[in-house]
Amino acid sequence: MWGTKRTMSQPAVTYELVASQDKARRGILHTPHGSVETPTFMPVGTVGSVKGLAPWELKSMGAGVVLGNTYHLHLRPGEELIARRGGLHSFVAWDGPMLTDSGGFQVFSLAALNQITEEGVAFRSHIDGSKRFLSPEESMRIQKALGADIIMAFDQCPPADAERSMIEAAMGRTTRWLDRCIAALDSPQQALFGIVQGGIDLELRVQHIEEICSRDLPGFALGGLSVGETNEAMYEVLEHTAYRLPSDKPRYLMGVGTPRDLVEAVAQGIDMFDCVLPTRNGRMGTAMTSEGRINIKNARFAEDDGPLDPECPCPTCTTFSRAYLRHLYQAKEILVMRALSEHNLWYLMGLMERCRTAISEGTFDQLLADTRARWPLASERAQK
RNA sequence: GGAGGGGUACCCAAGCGGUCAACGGGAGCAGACUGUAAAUCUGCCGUCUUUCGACUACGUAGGUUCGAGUCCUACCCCCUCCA
Repeated sequence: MWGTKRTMSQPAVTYELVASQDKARRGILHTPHGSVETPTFMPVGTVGSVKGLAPWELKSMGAGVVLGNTYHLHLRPGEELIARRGGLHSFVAWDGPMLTDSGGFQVFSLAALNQITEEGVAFRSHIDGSKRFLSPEESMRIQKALGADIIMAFDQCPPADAERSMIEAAMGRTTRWLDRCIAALDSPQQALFGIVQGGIDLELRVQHIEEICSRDLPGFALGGLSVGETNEAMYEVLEHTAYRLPSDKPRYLMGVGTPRDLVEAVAQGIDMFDCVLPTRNGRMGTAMTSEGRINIKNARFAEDDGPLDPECPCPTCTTFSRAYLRHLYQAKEILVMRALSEHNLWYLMGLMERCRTAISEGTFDQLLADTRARWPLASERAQK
């Protein structure tokens, strides 16, 4: 009873700092469904499934938090149906921590299908064309029904090429919507994270951080990045903003990313990431490996008997040859999509683990240098 | 033996006098993918050339025509039906 009471009075999700090196930091994210070591990469399971992978496979690679998406799950199968089955954890058979995105990203990615007003966003369902409406209150209601440990504020995510005036408008709206999310929230076992916008303008970013982080929330995210800007621009934003996020709360960089992006962001003090890249690229035939990016479709792998990544301990790499994986891709066999997706996630899980270890051991700058060498940016490749 | 249909690039296939190096598919080759409308999308795909362009091509050999994958003749193959 005492324990229960104490837990009830604490935020659902807390951050515990374990070690740091310069701005990079190692910690533990405590949630009602278990604790996760950070920095951490969170696989994306938009419609209630990390595409191609079963929960036990995610478990075996050490996945911590898994994502779901408010917009997609609202359209299908509907949050009420999920709630009747005990919530998202129970429905998708993931007993670890979960996070649901608010639908804010769909304001960006489905821009052609929606209309934004102060009240919220009118969507045209991409599934059947029906009219839908998402607002901060509606997003909170849906996310409460889904029951994830971490829920995201409903924000407006403008594209990278948006005009300054539009960025500013999105910032103001995102702040007002955040306050409405806070007001609508009535599930103490869920942790609401605020989202910072501001494009790649450093002043606007800093301004919006001050706005968003003045709210008492258990975690904060940088949104509106990796939406079309250059990597260099994103790094600059991270360098000038990540450290300004509250140090006693988890910092989440949404929608990132590539191995290089992840390590660069860890260097700036980011703790959490999510990205569709490992699974999408896996389905499309590209793999992240210790030798850099590999396109398994390439003819040069037709008779390559070696593993996808010689340094990787994952099931794909310890079981299949490149020649076989390429054959599976050519033959359009679904196994290769699973195998590459699983490998890519293992790669990022391993990368995050190396970050944590390096931070503890004070060797993170070496890892950063190594990552920069292995994963050059397009501009760096062009120079070379 | 008779009647009919057909042979087009790696494969399937359109084409019915010029605008055809030849529509479409497939295969092949390469690229893209960052809070997932994605097992998707883009480019190349006769040879040589970065481009312009040149050359070789529509079963084979002739012919008609200013011009033929497209028309005519012969021949060689394939398929269907009748004997």
